[in-house]
Amino acid sequence: MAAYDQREQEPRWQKFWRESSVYRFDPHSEKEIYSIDTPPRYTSGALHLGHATGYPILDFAARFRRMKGCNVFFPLCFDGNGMPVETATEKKYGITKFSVDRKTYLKLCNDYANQFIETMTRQFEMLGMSLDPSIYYETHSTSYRKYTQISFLTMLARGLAYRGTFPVNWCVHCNTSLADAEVEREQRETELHYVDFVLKGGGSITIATTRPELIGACKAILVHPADVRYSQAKGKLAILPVYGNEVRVIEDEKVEMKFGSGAVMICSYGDKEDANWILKHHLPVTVIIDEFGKMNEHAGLLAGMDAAGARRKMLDELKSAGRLRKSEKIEQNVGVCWRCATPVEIIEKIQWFLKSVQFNSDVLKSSDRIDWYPAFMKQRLTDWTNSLDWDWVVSRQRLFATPIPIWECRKCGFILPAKEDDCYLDPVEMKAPTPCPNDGSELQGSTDVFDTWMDSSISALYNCYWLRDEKLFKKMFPMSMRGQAHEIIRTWAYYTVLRSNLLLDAIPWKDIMITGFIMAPDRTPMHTHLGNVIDPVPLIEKYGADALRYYAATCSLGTDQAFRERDVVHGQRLCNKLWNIANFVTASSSPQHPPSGLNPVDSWIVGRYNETVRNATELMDRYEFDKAMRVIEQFAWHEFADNYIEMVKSRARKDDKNALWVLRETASGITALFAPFLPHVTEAIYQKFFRTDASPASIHVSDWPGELSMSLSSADAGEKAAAIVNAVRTWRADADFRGELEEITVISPDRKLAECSSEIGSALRAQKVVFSRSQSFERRISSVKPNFQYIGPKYREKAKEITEALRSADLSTLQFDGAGNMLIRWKGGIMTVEKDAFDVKHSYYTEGKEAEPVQAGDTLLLLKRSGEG
RNA sequence: GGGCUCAUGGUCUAGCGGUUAUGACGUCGCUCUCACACAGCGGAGGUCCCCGGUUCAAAUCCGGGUGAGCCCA
Repeated sequence: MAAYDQREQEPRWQKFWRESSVYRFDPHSEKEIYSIDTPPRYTSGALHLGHATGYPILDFAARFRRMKGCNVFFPLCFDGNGMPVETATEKKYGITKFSVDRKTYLKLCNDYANQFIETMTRQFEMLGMSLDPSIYYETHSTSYRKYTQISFLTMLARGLAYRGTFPVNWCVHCNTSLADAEVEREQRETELHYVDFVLKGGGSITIATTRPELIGACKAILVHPADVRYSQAKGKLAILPVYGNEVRVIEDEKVEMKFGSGAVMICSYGDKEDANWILKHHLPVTVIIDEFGKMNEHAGLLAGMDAAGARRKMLDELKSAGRLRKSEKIEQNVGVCWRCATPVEIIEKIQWFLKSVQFNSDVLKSSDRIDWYPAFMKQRLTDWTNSLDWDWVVSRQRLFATPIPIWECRKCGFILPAKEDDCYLDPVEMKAPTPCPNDGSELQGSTDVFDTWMDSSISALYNCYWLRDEKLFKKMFPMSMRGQAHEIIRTWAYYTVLRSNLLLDAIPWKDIMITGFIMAPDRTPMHTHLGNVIDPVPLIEKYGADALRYYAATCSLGTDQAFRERDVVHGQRLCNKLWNIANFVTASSSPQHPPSGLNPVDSWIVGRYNETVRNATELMDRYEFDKAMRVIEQFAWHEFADNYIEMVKSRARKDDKNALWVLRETASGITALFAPFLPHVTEAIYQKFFRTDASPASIHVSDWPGELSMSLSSADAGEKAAAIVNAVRTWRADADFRGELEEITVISPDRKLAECSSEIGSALRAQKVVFSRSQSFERRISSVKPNFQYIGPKYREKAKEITEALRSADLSTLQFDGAGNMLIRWKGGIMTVEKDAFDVKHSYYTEGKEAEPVQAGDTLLLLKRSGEG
């Protein structure tokens, strides 16, 4: 029998599944729906190891529920909106948003986003994903964007969206506003400069700043109320160096006295903290940096320079004026653009916002109503929500995303929202239906687009046919489960919960399952620039998709994992093992109907199988796939194959109907238990070995295994028999005995053990297995061990004393009373120790010649070697 | 600075109040035994990160360290 060849088998079954549409969602079915809010894959083309493990974990849930009889909704979907596609397109064609016209730019981006979709669909197929192309969507299509626009118009009508001029995060490279969630933190080394400001009326104050080029926008100097160094300066006016304007020295408890000089200048705007302080102290605003990152006319002699140049120039000025006291190197956390890593500026610009801060507590309540897997990941959403103090800025000054469906009057600021019926629409291309009602001038379409999270945060609504099919929507919403990695809890999870709240006052899904990150084998994060990125495609080619999926199944939820190739190797071996098990158990034809009674060994394995089914099902229900895989594999390989099969081989060869039936039923059940994890090999096994004309077309639409209901008699005797086999195997190795055993005498009061003689003999190659309830032998006590489980609760503080007494007792003079309790000499008296408080071990000797006693649990075995002495 | 997670044989890991502390990989020995050498059987290998505390009993609970990773300020 050839080994399982995944290279030949996997593509074959992928083709079969594609052509037979086995994973199709049926909107008309009355079956219970299990719906998954699939992460739409970003259309960048490259499959990385994170995808290759994260998506299969979602697939485990999908396949499990499908086998449990659910009508599974698991859409194939892609996300093409936004800056990564723009950046890649700009790079490919050497363009910017200013260098080509809007139409051309959008066309190039759209083509770029779409060119990988076929490849990526194939990549999903290679992973054995059971995604359904019949419920396909892509976020950058007009049919999806339509609902992004409508959702915005709905919120606008309800007063949940507003336009205004507020400080926002701004990337001067990408030329757009950014939400807090799009600002990443980076450790950078920078210089902290100490600058003297002269105080009006005498004296001076030294402030510490990393951004001296912003002195022209300085609005106040803050010191801590308890800082005695500045008690004289408080309330006085300070004169800005170079510029000569006057600002007040004021107090604020949030100032860190230990940082720098303890005096901080507040500029409009140095960073987000400055913006918050300016709002708090009602300070005026002077914008000094424009949207391209250049200093403007308010910067005086720095006008026209970029921030870095302006800083050098300002430092020169301060130095020659004798105001620069010192400069020191410090480590600083800088907010940078998530896409291009340019430090973020805070500027004021008219933007669209979604009310979100005032709904923080609603988001938290929703989060409580969602079941988190693992539970501790909920904390991430809680922390993020509590940290939000700005509303979500949803407008972007970009191009390739959903256009904001409004027109505005350039003269008076009048805003005309589009009609829902007209969506999808591009207001730049479509003329406003009416002129401005105030002044009659022509309304201009908004050139801004939405933050792309505005699209993806309605995925749950879109999936449930929101506004497309009311009946289905009622039936499907909220979805059953959202699956995603933990780094986008603050974005995708947060925004989805927020928008379901704002639009429907409901939770988007019942469960959320959070996967971890795959790190490089040395536990460092994988990064292209570190050169430690692992490509999953060669792994799939070498070991097979099932093997890689096995690896995915070893990753516990929410926890970051260092990649272990040896687990993939192990996965491949498991596939081969399963293939061989099926091959063996189906070698002889087995009866169709269950036997009426099973012997102890059969009962034992069926009992263990039932237990495994029960445990695995519970674990799968809780998304604990790693644990489920563990119990299934442990049973299949080490109990069923290593023990049971070895024990019933001789019965199987003699066409024992019961053994053949149990072998087949258990093996086919095991195959089904593995099916969600290893879809290819289990399908191959099913089709070749188990499928009959009456069974379903694919194992993946067959039933999840249930327990085999039949009377299991004396399963404990079967378990004892297995223990006997293991004990003799160990003895064989210890005694270095390779020959045949002439006779095994099993001494046990358990009469049922006698029914296991064939199995014991078969597995141990013994000529004869004899059962006896008693035998003449000499028994000596070899050890006495305290039973802590009994002694502890029974004797409490005396436990130590009892233990001591048992340990120090002389084995050759032990005395027992009639009930089996031990009498020990202790501290001059006699102490009675109850028989449950200790375990006695014996050595056994047969009369005449030396016996080979082997203890298997509480069963004693006496072995006779054949031939040699 | 805060939150979360983690620290167990050479490596990775299970267990999370009483176990001879689990398994995998590696290693060593035996076996090409009629499903599988991508296998089977067995062995060796562990101060369960450190210091306190609770308890009759702690790898497991509590407190305090140390170190690592992730998220955030």
